[in-house]
Amino acid sequence: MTAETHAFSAASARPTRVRIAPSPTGDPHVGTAYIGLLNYIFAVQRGGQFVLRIEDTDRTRFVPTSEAMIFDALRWIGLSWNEGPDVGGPYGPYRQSERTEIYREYCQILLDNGAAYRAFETPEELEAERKAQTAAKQPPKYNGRSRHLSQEEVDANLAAGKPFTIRLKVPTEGATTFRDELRGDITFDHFNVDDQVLLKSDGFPTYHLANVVDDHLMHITDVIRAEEWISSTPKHVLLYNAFGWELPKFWHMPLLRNVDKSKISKRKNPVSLNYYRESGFLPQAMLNFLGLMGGGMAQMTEQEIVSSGASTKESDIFSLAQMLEKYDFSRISLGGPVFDLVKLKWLNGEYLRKLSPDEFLAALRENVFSDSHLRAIVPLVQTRIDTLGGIGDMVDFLFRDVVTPPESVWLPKKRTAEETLAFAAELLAALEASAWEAHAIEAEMKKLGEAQGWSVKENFMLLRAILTGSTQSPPLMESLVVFGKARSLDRVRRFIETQKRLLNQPPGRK
RNA sequence: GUCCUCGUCGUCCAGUGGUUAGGACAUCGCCCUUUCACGGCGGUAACACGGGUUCGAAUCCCGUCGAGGACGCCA
Repeated sequence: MTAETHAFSAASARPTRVRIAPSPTGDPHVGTAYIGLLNYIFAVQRGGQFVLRIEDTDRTRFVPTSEAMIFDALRWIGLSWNEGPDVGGPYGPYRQSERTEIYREYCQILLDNGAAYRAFETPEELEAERKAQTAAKQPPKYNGRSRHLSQEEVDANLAAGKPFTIRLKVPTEGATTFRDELRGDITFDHFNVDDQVLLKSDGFPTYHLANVVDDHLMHITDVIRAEEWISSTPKHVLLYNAFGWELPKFWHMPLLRNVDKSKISKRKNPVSLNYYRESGFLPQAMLNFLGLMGGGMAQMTEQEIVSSGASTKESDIFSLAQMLEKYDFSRISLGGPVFDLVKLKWLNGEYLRKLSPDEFLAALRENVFSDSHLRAIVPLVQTRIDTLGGIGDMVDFLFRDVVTPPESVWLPKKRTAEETLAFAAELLAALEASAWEAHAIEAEMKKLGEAQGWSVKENFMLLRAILTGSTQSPPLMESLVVFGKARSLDRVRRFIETQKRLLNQPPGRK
């Protein structure tokens, strides 16, 4: 199967063009880096082009600072792109929010040729229906009522100014089959494919429409994305067909997993690249680790190891350059790999040990002991220590991988563990939504405390305990800012998850 | 509930009809060492299960079970 795959690729007349399409909804995600790396390798290996496109069509989840962080993080791990919002290119703009006119035009084509229709249900109606279906153990599905509206009814709704969406008219009969380059043919019966919303009532497209239109207009030949997209691929294929466009090849990569095998998520695993950067992981270690996920790198044979003089474990250690040379997409294994922090740390340690002392020093000065970081720490400690050496005691929490406050430290006297954890969860959400600046954080925290009936003292002390592991520390807000948002949030998440686990254990096992 | 995908040590990968099922991380033991780490040596540990096909199945086919994903006016 895989040999054929390559024959097909070679026969393709179009020059290879691939893309990643991150959504600026928060911190740069390890999954984005993973898929980005794969696309990058794919493009370079075939002398093709790698496009970065920003999919910012959901204005409710849009985070203004996110885009720059994504660029920065991807460059940090060593990726670059031929076209994108920041570098330009012949098929721009590369931000979907700047292409809304294009989507509207193409939507009109679909309306005109009968491949789509206007739907007038409100989100509330749809939600209620979904709830009822789920409760009745039925698969949630759009009932297609608007699909059967007469032209007069549609006109009347329009004249009445009713908001509407545009939905894809999926055939009621038959099935769509597409080829996944890693899995072979996959078939979906149309009965199981919903009439997807293509254009939202706010005039913005959904992923499905924007993605297909852009991939076509940007001449994307190979869509390399995560496995979670498999079940929406028939919708995409139907769209390509409705437009009469040539299909790209689809490569669905296995999903990165938490330790419990679920799709990798921030609740169970640090997923922000910022977290890894701030914690002092080296980009080459992160890249190497991602390259290990999915098995596209051929392991060195015993003979190769011997002849290269490498030690056996070095079959797991390789650079981007080596990946470009040896990575083989036909070797990818389809089981979802667990993102194992333990192995990542080992790898990072290997890279640290390989540095010369001067390089190591330089790495320290770029990260944990950078001037900017130390400068930020100065006001936290200067008035609180009487020898310079005291700095270690004062801000040790900034340099620890984990802090584990005992219950006597974090649990307020008048609170139960349950309600404290519930509050911590609220706190996490508030922090997550907050700008990372002392006054903003303080305001958010106070607002939450008032709403939940937590005194400022209880409130702040809890977070202090979680962040520093102690009831005594430099000022909380400033400490949070210096420690960084990604790491602070992760510390809170880890605290909540750990304590929840302990709580659910049978008594006596604590 | 419906559909789709996946299934080799605890974890990441080798293995494509005939192997004592291999390597790495983790773990355990020993060595090195004032300690710790690094390093070296060795050990424990897997083909989900049941049927076929075959002289012979981890490898091919079917079923079962298990895991995951999707089912949003999110991406």
